[in-house]
Order: sequence, then C-alpha cells, then structure tokens
Amino acid sequence: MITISKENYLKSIYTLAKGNGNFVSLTELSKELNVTKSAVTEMSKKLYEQGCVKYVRYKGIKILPKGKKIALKVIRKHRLWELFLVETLNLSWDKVHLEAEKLEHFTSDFLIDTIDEYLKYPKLDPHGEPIPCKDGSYRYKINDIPMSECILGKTYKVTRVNDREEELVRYLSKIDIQLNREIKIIEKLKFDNSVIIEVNGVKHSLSSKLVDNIFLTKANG
Amino acid sequence: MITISKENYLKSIYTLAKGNGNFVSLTELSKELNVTKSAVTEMSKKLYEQGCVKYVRYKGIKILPKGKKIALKVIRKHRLWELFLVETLNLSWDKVHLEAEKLEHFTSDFLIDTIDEYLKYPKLDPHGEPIPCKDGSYRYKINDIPMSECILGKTYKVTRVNDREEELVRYLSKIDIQLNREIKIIEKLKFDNSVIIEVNGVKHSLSSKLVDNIFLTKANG
DNA sequence: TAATTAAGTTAAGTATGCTTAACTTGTTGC
DNA sequence: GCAACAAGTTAAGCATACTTAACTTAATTA
Repeated sequence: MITISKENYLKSIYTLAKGNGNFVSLTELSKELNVTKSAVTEMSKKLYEQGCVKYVRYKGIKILPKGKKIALKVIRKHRLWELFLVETLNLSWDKVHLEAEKLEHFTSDFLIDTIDEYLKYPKLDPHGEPIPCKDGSYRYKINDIPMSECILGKTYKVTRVNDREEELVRYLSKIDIQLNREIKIIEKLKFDNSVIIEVNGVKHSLSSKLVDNIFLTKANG
Repeated sequence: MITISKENYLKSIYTLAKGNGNFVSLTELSKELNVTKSAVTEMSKKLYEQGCVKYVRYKGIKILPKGKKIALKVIRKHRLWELFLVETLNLSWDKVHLEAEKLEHFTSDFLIDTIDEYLKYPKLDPHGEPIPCKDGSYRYKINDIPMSECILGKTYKVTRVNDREEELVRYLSKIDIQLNREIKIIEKLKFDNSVIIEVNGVKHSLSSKLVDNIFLTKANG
C-alpha cells in the first residue's frame, strides 16, 4: 500500500536527488520531512520491500523506477493544483504551495487530467517548476542556474524559485520580483555568500539562503 | 485534535440526525461509515470527551454545538467543491461526490472562502443540497419531500437527490432526470414501494431505494 | 414474564507512523 | 591509526483507528 506518508517520502527522495537518481542521505531526508532519523530508517525498509527504492544500510536511499513513477505523479498533481488555483481563483503564488501540498494526495488521476486539459497542458507551474506529463515525462527541461552561481555585473531573468519556502516567495513579491523579472547582479559578498541585486532600479541585499533558492537564466540582450 | 476520521463521524452524525439534533444509533453510524460497531463505540467516547457530542451508553449519540460547527464546516467544503468542479471543469454531477469527499478534509478555510466568493455565494450544490455559509447558517431552507411521499397523478419538479449514491445519480442522468426536471407520478406500487413516473413522455419504474433518495417540489402550474 | 434477538460494549490484537534513548557504523582530522 | 563526531540503526513505547470475539444491555414478542 502506498500511503500519503510514503508518497511524501518518495517525493522528497526524488527531489533531493535532483532528478539524478543519486543516493540521498537519511539525515537529509529526515530534515526535509521533519521527522527523526529513526523514522526514516524504518520507512526506508518499507519502501525497499515494496520495490520503490534501493536501500543500502549506512549508505542511503536511491529512488527506483517504481518509486519515481509515484513521485512524479504526486509532483504533477502538486504543480497542476498550484497553477490551477492561481489561474482560476487568482491566488497569489506564495499561497498556493501549502494548499497543493495537501490536495496532491487526494486527487484522482481523472481529476488531475481534467485540470491539465483545462489549463491546456501547461509546461510550468507558478514558480517556474516544470510540470510532469501524464506519462511521467517532462514537457520542459530546466536550463537555469542558482543565483549564487551568477556572474557579477550581468543581467538575468528570474525563471524559477523554490516554492517550499513560503516566506521566500512572499518576500520576493514584496521587493517586486516575479517570474521573468530582469535583475542585475551588483555585488557578491564572499563572507556570508549574500548577493546584492538591482530590480527596477532598486538595490536589495539577498541572504545566502534566498540566493540558493532563486534560479536565473541569462537575459536575452 | 479533530482528525479526518472524527470529521467524518461528525458529518455522519449530523446528517443521519437530519439536522434535528436527534440521537443517532451506533449501528446506523457503523453502517454509514463502513466500520464495526466497536469502532463507533470507541470513537463515541473520544468525541464525547472533546465536547463534540452527547453520548449516552446503550442509547446513542447526539451532536452538540461544537460538533455541529465542525460538521457544517466539512459539509460546506464538500458542497462548494462539488459545485466548483462542475462549474469550472464541467465535471458531471455523478463524478464530483467522490472527489469532494476527499478534498473536503484538506482545504483551508481561506481556500474554501475564496471558492465561495468565486461562485458568488451559491445557495445549492449540483445535487440541490443547500450550502452552509461561513458562519454555519444556511442561505436556503429545504422545502421538498421524498418521492415516496408524493401524490399520485401530480406533477413535481426534481429539486434534490442524494449525492452519496453515485450509481443513483448516474442512472438519473441516463433516464434524463436532472435538477428542475418535471416528472409526473403515474403509479405507486404498494408491494415493493416502487414508483412509476413519466419524464418527457417516457415512463420509468423506480425502485424503493431510488424513490427514497429523490426529493421533489410541487411544480408551479 | 421469560426467551429471543438486536444493539451496544469490552478486551485483546493489528497496522501505520511517529517518538526517545541507547547503541553501532562510517568518516574525517590530527 | 585512532579519537571524535556525524550518520545511521535498533528497541521500546505511544497515538490513532481499525479489527474480531466474547460479552452485556435493552427491546420485542410469544
């Protein structure tokens, strides 16, 4: 039986491995899911028994095709819900993550396919994350870099933000950053890894944590 | 803590008491919720300890204001979801009940209020059931009778059907019965409590179980 | 009124998914 | 190589919400 808890574990394993299918450490997982390491060990064994993951004691956990399929299905539901709520109800992009986090587990395949069709098979969710297709493939390939890796003085376009950090998204709205907004990298401070950027002529200092969760693409021209 | 299971118990207690606040038998509840009587006994004690119900051993269970508030909130979420899915995604009225049954427990007050506003504070769901307001009151008072109590030869309008019976709703669609459709009571068979009706000039025999779940109002003229 | 039956209760047990506490394993720096 | 520490595991225990089986209470009816 794939429970809601298992869906969440698989989603986190897939996400933390960044789609590479790498091993994920159990400590990392426990932090992501806000549970103890022992809870993760226990669940790892169950997911292994169900053929969803490869689990090597003292090493970590790695997603397998069966688990990946489940993870992508949940991610698909999450991102389509986010976009649907923004599109139909005009919810702001900082409010949809938490709602989608719950709805994703209680939506039939039929309903999510209907939503997909209604939205005309969109490629990206409101935070710039690609939406998996019904068959588990992506309609869009990510091609951006975290702000921390950007080059000084250049101008970029914001193409993706981490929706799991509600406060981050809310703060970005506040300083008038949204998807496709052009920003310029003014300064990168080595000592705390913060970055100073310019948006619409206004300068802002972004902490290291913010900088790791904002993804950019080179602006055309 | 009000869990999903408790929400479902309270919803059923409220519904089975038909809003009168009467005692509900535990056997009735166990059938409604598809659990054993012992499970109901156990939960009754918990709901009593939380002040949601009055529970008298060997007698039954009766909803209290605290429990009623929770039940109405869940019912509100259920019915608004049903209507929202019909309105935005064009789902048919026989497909929305099961979806709403899950979504109702995972929808924030903020989200459901937004949906309520989007739908312009509707009075009725797709099956003709009144939708509770945010404050727990009803915008609409039911004023119909079950088909079993209708008078021979008269013409009525279908104003409400029991959405919990998916098959019933699907069958009604099949014989072209929808809300506000006019039907005429042709014959009532005593021996099995079935009723023969006429819809759009076509006669249909409806079993006792169907007849108990369809509610009618006298047609004007 | 006593027997029968339905309704309701209790006790013991199960699965899931957590926790804490004590432990083992693996890795890293000196 | 080994001490120190982080990572991971194990064991015992808990809460929720079920189950089955055996029981008690209440209502019905002959």
